[in-house]
Amino acid sequence: MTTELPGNGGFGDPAFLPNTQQGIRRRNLSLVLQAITAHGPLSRAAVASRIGLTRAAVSTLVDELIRADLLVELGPERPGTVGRPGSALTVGERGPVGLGAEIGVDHLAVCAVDLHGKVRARASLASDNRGRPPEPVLKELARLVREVITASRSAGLRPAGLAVAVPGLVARDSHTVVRAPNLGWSELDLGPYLLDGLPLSVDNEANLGALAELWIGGDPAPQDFVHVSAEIGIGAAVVVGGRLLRGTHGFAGELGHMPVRPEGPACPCGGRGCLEQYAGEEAVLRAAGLPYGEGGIGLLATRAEEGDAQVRRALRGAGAALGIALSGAVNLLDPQTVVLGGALSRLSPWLLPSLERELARRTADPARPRGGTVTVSRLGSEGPLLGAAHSVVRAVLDDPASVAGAQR
Amino acid sequence: MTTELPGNGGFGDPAFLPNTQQGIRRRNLSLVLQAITAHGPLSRAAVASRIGLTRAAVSTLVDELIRADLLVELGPERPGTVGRPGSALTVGERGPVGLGAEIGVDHLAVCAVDLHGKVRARASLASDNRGRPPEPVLKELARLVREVITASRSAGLRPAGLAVAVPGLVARDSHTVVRAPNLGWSELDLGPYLLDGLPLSVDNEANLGALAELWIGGDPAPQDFVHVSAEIGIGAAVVVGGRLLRGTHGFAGELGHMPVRPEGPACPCGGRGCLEQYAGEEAVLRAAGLPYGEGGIGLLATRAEEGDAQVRRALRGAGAALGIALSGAVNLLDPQTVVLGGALSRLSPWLLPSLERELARRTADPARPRGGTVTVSRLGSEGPLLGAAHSVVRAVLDDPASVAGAQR
DNA sequence: ACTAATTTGTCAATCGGCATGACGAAATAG
DNA sequence: CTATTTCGTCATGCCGATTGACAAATTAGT
Repeated sequence: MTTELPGNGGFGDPAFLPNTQQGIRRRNLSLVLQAITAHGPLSRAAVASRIGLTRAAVSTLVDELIRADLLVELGPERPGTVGRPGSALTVGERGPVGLGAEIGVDHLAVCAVDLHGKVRARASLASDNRGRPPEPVLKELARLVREVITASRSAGLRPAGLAVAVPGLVARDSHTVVRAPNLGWSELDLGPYLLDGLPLSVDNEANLGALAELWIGGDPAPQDFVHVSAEIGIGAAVVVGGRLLRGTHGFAGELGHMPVRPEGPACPCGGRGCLEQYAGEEAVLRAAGLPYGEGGIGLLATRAEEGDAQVRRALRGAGAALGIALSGAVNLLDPQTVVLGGALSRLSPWLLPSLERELARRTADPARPRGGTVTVSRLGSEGPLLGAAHSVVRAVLDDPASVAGAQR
Repeated sequence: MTTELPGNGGFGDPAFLPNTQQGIRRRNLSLVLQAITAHGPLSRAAVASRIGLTRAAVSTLVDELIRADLLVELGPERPGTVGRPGSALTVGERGPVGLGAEIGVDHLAVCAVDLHGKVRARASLASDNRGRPPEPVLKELARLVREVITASRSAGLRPAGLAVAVPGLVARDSHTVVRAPNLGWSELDLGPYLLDGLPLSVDNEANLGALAELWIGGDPAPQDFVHVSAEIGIGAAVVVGGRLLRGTHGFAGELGHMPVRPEGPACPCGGRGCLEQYAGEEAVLRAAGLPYGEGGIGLLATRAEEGDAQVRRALRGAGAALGIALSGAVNLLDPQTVVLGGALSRLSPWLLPSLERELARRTADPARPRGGTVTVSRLGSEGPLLGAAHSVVRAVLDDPASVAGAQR
């Protein structure tokens, strides 16, 4: 039995810390650490004014974080201004790392990310996991995890937890995959395979991809956006105020069944003319005249890059349907931006024009001049893996005391 | 110049309190007060275990709140269990009240609500404000406000702030109405008319109606819902995790331009076949064979109640369109419930059946068994006014120290 | 009825942790 | 070279939560 990741370990609200003396201390440790990770190297004085504490108080907090290998002193800053220069602090390169793992339909991958957000170790393996029984897959994954753990340890890093991205539905706050249609798995508890004494969390890959966008996607990273990916169905993760919206039952983000043409073809969901009927993988492949089956999206991208007119036309149509569906989401949520992530980022050259046209047309209320921008993720298909690793890093940032205590 | 309402005065995030000693104290005062308002009369011990502090600490906090007239001691609780019975605490009836005001197209209203959530004083005035110049309207409103203030004062209550609900767009964190089409107002600062030394806030009536639903709408009140009203256009306020989603530009909640039939009639917004073309006031009146103009929705309700077949058919059609549009929102957000508020609650008997049918049909994914419920607001057209008053009450609950200091 | 057990509210003492004010150190400005 | 500014640290103080004990008020058990 292992403890769950503390704080915002990728799941739900940050742990409720009571306003007791220890709680305050822990929160202040977190504030100091987060200020420094978010806003580059900072002096103690700069941190103090930023989080509203005194320099003296910050000094003791910093001391504690340095002792825990979470911060390092870089030495005096470039002067530039009057007064004694501060001593720059930054997150250590020798502290904890977050482990992220991804179970894809055609590959397995594991990586370790430090507090800087840098990938410090990685391992991956191509393997067709469609319909394969879970046991051998998870044993291979466990092997990769151990590989990355030993690599990290020999570099002086301490793995602080493992988060796994899965192409399917995951029960909240559990290690159980409820349903992963592309893998053919259901009701599977990953705990027994991956719990090596490390805190474990399991989450949907679209969610983790969106969180990656939130944490490392841009500079500055948007805090309110709709992240569209097309891993299973057409998923749209909604991030509001820097928090992922998961929904009451954990099913939020289903864009695939947005009504696009209410009298259109029937959809397995029970509705008619859902987006999935126009922009789903199967529908697009059919419109492109390509076979449905292995490597669908990759094939689409290759053909489109080669200049195949029918494929490009199919993608334009999918983009228009996406634009219609997204206009509803944009009008409802007024996000800062819409991000095309995952495999969609590779298809974006052909999707974007029609998508943006439809979206702009339908969100052009003159009284509500929105910035209506659509951006393409830099992370691409790496998003879920990086998001998983970063979710562990965030847990450390949210409660540094927990790992500091574990180390001592 | 007056200070803005502190904390979550109806706007944005609660004020950032640094984790300094005073900040902690203020947060703890708020925690105690909120625990007691939210969960009925509680003993000090019950509060302590609920918020994670010790009984001794809670005792001093309670003393302070009692001195500030925010809490009163009810005396010993009914025993029922072993051990010494606690002394029940509840919010006082003699403390601060929140003032809410509403500027409707055909009336003005003001009320005072105490920490219990009870309306303690009210005043209203029928007046057709469509296209009337703002000055006389606001002078009348100011008179009503003064009336309610004196009534409150003579009952031993201290008004702690005034919030105004307006049928239009309001600039964030300001007193300025950007655009109120039904009134014919634009770029109007309400501050000069209503600032009597009381903290003032101004907000859109649909937002305040949704917040009312969140704060006093049910037992227990839902924390994640979509609140649909039809005051101006078709507004859908989204509440996520107990917080109103306002959007990057403050324009969130536009449901009227959800695509219902992408090839349908052109909409002034630039799109085609938007919900407003099927369920907007004008469209429904036309389908019902009624004139567009004064008292539209009221007329619809009356005729429907009388059994007018064409009106009922029109409402069924509008309900179906609403259901289609809402299915998109429900699939995207996975809310606990959809609430029909404002004028829609009166029309609900004829809207609901077709609405629920379309909504259920399109959110019936067997892998995602949602509770997909639609409820009708109990508050009806009172929502915005009560929400306004409650937003002031919430500001007090969020930072009791502010009013306690003001009183001393 | 009496005792034991349990829970509450309060008090005095303690302690954790931030604030305060002063200091030396390290830079710039003149 | 001095005055000024800012930084980091230290000793001290103080606020406020914790601790432990106690009387009070109830139930449970004999």
